[in-house]
This record gives sequence, C-alpha cells and structure tokens, in this order.
Amino acid sequence: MSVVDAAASVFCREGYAGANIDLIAAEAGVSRQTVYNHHGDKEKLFVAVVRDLTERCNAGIFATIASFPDQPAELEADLIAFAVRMNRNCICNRDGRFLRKLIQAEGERYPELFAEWREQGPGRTWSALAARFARLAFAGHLSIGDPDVAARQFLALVNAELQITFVLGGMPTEEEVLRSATNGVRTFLNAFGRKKSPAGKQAALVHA
Amino acid sequence: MSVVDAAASVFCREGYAGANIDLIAAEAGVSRQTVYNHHGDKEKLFVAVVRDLTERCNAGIFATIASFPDQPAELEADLIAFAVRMNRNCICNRDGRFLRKLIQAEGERYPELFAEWREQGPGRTWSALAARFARLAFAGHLSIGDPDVAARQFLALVNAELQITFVLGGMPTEEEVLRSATNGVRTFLNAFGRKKSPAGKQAALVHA
DNA sequence: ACAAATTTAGACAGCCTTGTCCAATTCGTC
DNA sequence: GACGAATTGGACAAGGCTGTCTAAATTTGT
Repeated sequence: MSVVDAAASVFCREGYAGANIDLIAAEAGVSRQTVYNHHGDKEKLFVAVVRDLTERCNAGIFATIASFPDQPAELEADLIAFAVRMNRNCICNRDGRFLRKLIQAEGERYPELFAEWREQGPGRTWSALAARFARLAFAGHLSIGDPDVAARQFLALVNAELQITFVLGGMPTEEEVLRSATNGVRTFLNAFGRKKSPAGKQAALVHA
Repeated sequence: MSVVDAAASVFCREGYAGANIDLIAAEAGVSRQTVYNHHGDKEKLFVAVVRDLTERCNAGIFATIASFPDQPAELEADLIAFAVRMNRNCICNRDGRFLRKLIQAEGERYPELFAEWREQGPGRTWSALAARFARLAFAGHLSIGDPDVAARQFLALVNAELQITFVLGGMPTEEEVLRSATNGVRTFLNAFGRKKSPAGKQAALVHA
C-alpha cells in the first residue's frame, strides 16, 4: 500500500488530529523518515491525500456518467443499472467513502481545498447528470420540469435506503445497493416517467 | 453556555482527538478543574455530550412527527409545512448537525453508544413516519406500496437539495429549506399522490 | 561491480495534552 | 455574618507526537 493510501485510511479512521505519522508509516510498510522525505509534514500529506481522493473520485464519477443510458431500450432497467454503477463505483467504494468522511470531518478547517472539490465534483456532476436527463426528456422518455432538480432528486432517491449505512461509514451490500436503486428508480419514474400503460400505474416495490 | 454544550461545539469543530479540555473550559467559561470535577475525564465527557444530543434530537423528532398532517386540508401544503418543520427543528438545527457530525466522525470508535442512537433514533423515526404515511394511504390520500420505503424516500426527497450544505456542516437558509421541501413534496406527490385532475399532471417545480 | 541515491532505525529536543494535587477564593444558604 | 461546598488558578508529572538529525544499510542505475 502506498503512503497516501495508508494515510487516507488512517486519517479517516482516526481523524486529522488523532492520526499519527508512525501509524501511517507502519500501515504503509515504510519508515517514518520516508514519509517525511516524500511529503514534508503532516499537513502537506493531508492535502496530498485529499487531492488524490478528489481526483480519483471525479474520474470515476465522470466515467460513470458517460455510461448514462441515452437511448434506453428498457428505461427502468437501464436507469437501475446506472444507479447501481454510480453507487458501486463512486459513492460506496473506498475512495468515495473516504473522501466524504474527510470532507465532513475537516472541511471547515480547509475551506479552499474543499471549495475546489465542490466546484469540480458535485457541481459538475449535477450539471452533467442534469444534461443527460434533459436529453431523455427531450427525446420524450421523461416528463421533467427542471432537469437540475430532477438530477438531485434522482441521486437522493436511489440512495434513500443507504443513508443509514453511509452515516456510520459502513459499506452496503450489493443487494442493498440494488434494492435502493430499484425502489428509487421506480419512484422516480412514477413521478417523471411517461406512463406507457395507464393501467399498471403502480408497480409493486421490491420488498423492504 | 453549559459545559456539555461547549464540549459539543468543540468536539464537533476539532474532532475528539483534536479537542482539548482547556479550550472546552474556556468556551464554557469555567476552569479546567471544574470540567474534571463534573465529568471525570475526556471520554466520559464525550459520552455525556452524545447522550445529551441524542436525547434532545429524539425528543424534537418525535414532537415534530406528532404534528404530521393526518387529516390534511391541503395535502401538498401540509406536507411541505411538515417537511420544513422537520428540517428546521430536527435536521438542520444545532443539535441535529452536531449529532450527525459526531456520529460520522467517531461512530466507528463507539459502536455501542451509537447503536443505541440508531435504534432509538432513525429506527423509530422511520417506523413512526411510515405509520403516518400508511394512515394517509388508508384514508385514500396517497397510493403507496410499501410505507417504509415511502417514508425513507420522502425524507430523501425533501432533503435532496440540502445535501451539499450538510456535507460541509453548513446551515441552509430558510429559503433553501422551503425550496427543497417544496420540490421534494411535489415529486413525492407526483409519484404517490392520487391524481385529482388528470389534466394538470405535472405541476411546475419551484425554480432552482 | 561500483557509485549514487534512497531507505532505515534510532535517538533526540521541543511542544502539547491529560489528569492530579493543593491552597486560596468565591458562592450559596442558613 | 458565618460556615460548608464549590470553583479557581497554578503547578506538576507522565506520556505522546512532531519534525530533525545521523550513521548505517539497502536499493538502483550503469
């Protein structure tokens, strides 16, 4: 494990103040001196960790958004699959959980560092996702008032059942991710979908 | 300011390891010795803080759920008002933000302490809220598959636009809370509401 | 195989924090 | 006003952590 990876792990587990360099060095399998040689001091190391996580998370998010279903064969199934990818590869994975925790714990202490993340991460994520939803609406697959609102609500819905796991820093199972995505997408389509068969208006939700 | 209140503030701002007793004592306007006299040591003080916050938050949440609109005159307006109360009095206020931050930062280090919170807080909250939604559905005001899923999705939707503020520990303005609640409730009712006038199927969302 | 660069272990000073002790002072109550 | 309880400020030891330094060992490039 690289030094930054070990540092990310320890900073997340112990908090900035509680993390000590000896532990990071041990976890990385190097000597303490090497940590100082590479990164100068604790604060610089922390900044390097956050930049690394931010970069990897953003890359993952945009790669996933690129797989958004523009010409959906099965809209519901495609959106569920997209939501699962988003959660699996961006929100619930190691980098996503670590970055979220570091932002929440230390965000107020490093405003400029996390402002940078906020602009390049969530800001652009929501825009990009909103554009995809607008395209679906334009093509007649959805009936959306404000694409930005729809994008935020989509993310909120497909994560609705995972919040309690996130708040404790846990990793939801594959099954929980799928269930939350399925229930979320069905509600999303009930609200924004073009009703194809007015008869089956309320599909039964996956059992909770 | 009482010692526990000052301690809550400092623990949240600096993290458990970064909080020092001198600062807490200064912020509370007492001497360090008094802090030790009252609470024994740092860990006991931390536990007292979390218990205090948990108790107050739960009380606020259940008081707010008691104001859920069972016989709604105007379903949309009543649900929006309820969502605003929930956010104002439970999620966004001082206690709510502090408790959330402490759980996220230190939850893994005190499993038993926060398991207690989880059972008595979110667990009971969701049950109680689901029961209220089930009652609305039974009375014919909503068309709901699984009340538990609906309750979680309701909370997710009315908070959808506040996530970014929460993640940075900020306090959303009254206007942001209202807008998020309005957009969330409208989408919720589009998905779960009994369509009264099939013509006006899509109410325009508040501008984002 | 050799030279340069990197890594390592350990010691070290300086600083901060926790928790205790104690004498002096203030406060609440009768 | 007087007495007991609580609070205060300060000193203190013990321990932990950061960041530096050095000499030896190891790796790397050629």
